[in-house]
Amino acid sequence: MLEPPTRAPKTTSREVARRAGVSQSTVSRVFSARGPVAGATSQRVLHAAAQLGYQPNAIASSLITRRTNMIGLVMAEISSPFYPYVLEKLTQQLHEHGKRVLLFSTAPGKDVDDLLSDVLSYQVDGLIIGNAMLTSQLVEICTRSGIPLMLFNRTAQDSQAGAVCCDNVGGGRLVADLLLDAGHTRLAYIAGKPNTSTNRDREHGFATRLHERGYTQSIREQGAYTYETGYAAAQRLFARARPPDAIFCANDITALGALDAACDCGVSVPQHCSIIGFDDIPAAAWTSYNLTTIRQPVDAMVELSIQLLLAQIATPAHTPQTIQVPGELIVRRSARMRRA
Amino acid sequence: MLEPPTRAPKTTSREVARRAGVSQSTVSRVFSARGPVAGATSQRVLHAAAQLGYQPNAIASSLITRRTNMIGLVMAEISSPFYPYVLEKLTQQLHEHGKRVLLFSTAPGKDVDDLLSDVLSYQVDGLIIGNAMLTSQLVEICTRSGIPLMLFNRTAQDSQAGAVCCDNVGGGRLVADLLLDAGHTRLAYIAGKPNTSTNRDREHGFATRLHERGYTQSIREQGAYTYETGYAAAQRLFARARPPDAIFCANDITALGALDAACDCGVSVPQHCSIIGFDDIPAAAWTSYNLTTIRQPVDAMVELSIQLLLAQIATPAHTPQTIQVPGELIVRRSARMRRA
DNA sequence: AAATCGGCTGCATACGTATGCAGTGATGTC
DNA sequence: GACATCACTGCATACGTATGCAGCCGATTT
Repeated sequence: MLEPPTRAPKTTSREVARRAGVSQSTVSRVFSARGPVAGATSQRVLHAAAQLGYQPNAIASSLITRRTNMIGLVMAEISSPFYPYVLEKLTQQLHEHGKRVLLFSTAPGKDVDDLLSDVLSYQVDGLIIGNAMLTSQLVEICTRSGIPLMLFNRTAQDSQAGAVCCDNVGGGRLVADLLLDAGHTRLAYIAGKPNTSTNRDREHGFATRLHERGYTQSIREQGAYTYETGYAAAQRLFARARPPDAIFCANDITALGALDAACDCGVSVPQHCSIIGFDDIPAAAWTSYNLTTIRQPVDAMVELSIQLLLAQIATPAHTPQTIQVPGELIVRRSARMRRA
Repeated sequence: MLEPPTRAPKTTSREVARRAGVSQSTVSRVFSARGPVAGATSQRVLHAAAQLGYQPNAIASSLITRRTNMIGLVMAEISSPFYPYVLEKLTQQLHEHGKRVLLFSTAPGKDVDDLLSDVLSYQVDGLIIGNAMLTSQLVEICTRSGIPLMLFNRTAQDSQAGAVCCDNVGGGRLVADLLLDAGHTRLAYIAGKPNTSTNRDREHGFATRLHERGYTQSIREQGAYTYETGYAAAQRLFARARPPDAIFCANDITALGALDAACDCGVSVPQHCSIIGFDDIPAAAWTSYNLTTIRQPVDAMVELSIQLLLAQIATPAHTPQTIQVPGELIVRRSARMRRA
């Protein structure tokens, strides 16, 4: 058995107290800013602390306050283009609210449950689930543990979890109207991963609106929210006897693949085929793509998520809400517009 | 003053102990797998724990073992295209080694120092700094605190910090050879952010090799590791009286901007101008770009970082190393090759 | 002048787990 | 049969901080 490694001994509040000639309680009060401390005393303590290089121990503090100020953040496929910015924004905003981020990344295909006990053992104050698969069991466990749970970009099947997401149904409807108004007649949808609420909602909004306007012939190809699957799905579409003249893609990265497939198949965009995405990732604005898309208001979604989560942490009894934020149509050049 | 929120009371090892008819020590030994426990006893404890929904409290455990199993990860500009995958990989690999990730994102322009006290207060077992600005003061504080420090994709000015990075100098030299061998005569470099070791090294390798081969006329434009700055810098280059016939960009995202600028300026690639990047981000392989680039071996770099960090944690006395990994030339179609 | 009050401080204890030490019983050895 | 050895368990304490309570003192009130 190895010796435990010899770490540099951390200075404790007790040592600071001794040096400053006060009690440990007073040091605690100075650093946690609770309770009254006389100005002179405070100065002495801070001076002694600076000399000793004292850092309050957040772990010890957490143990007794039952607050870690850590938020568990579980995401799958962080490197999928929409999420890095979400992650960055969430991290920074949470930090401004005094919360730290304990990050978990689920392996592809795995759901959150395997990680859950790890997350919970760290006594996080709350939990945000990004685009990770979750089961209803997870929600139940969190509810039982009294840990506020927040779904980002997911709708909640269970009312025990808060949720913030873009109005994906509405976004799908917007796209349906745009394409029909522009006079397109052979519409196609390239789907995202099955069993994701975003794909379900976007497709549902799109299909429903088409149906409402009497259009029932929409084609469908399966994708999986990646460039490669988008490219392949579009290739299949363009190889048809009657290729589509408009494609709605489940997200932007899929649409970028479709755009490149169009280029390689000799289909000019938007003259022969309009292509529309969803998200408005940075690459959508690049001049090679110029993708018309529905922008998710990420900043607003992040702020709402944090507000809701913090509210739940402050008053656990409060029933969590589900909030939808409308998407915004960003017109670029990959889709024909209605003749004015 | 508000009441502290009423959290669901967590079950403790003591309650499990009572229910199983053993002491708290035994419960601890069962869950931490230290010390011998009889099979039957272990079963009783696990059974009682399951009934009560017991989760060991990692915070309490950390306090006494002086090990949090958390690694602080500080990054700037997470959403810059190269880093999301790094972050994902680091998180997953660390998790497999039983370490959790406490994530910090520095605001643009700020250096790490502001976050440092936060990070340290959580008693992280080690610290990985990504593409964040750091000062030598930071290294000193970590050294004094005995916290192993690891730089990712940065070279260490100070030998007290470990570091893993791609051989950026070598990569720059590779590009210089490639462009001269292909017969280019008007070479340009679009720089990344000043004061970053990656930019310094890539530029230095490039310029040095050019000089060694007798070429001294290289042009330079300033960029900042973004699409927009790459686009603008390339525009300036193409507007010159004698525009370059080859551009080496400090990273891929800059090169994508340059490629789009070439397109918009009517410069055909690679016939009139070769463009080369660095990193090999996913978009470099997209058919719209087909970017020739130097691939950073991210997986290997991540694994090395973790190995070095864990080694330092295990034996703090050990002097940390700096490791360089060679980059790999990925030939696509954005650069002319040597006539065979 | 006595009584009241409020600001400030220290004492003691608690948070939930890990671990050194000692004690128990059982087994093996001579 | 005495003794050592071993596996197993409980007792007590420690990790570093937060906080209720009581005590102190100076200032204000009556």
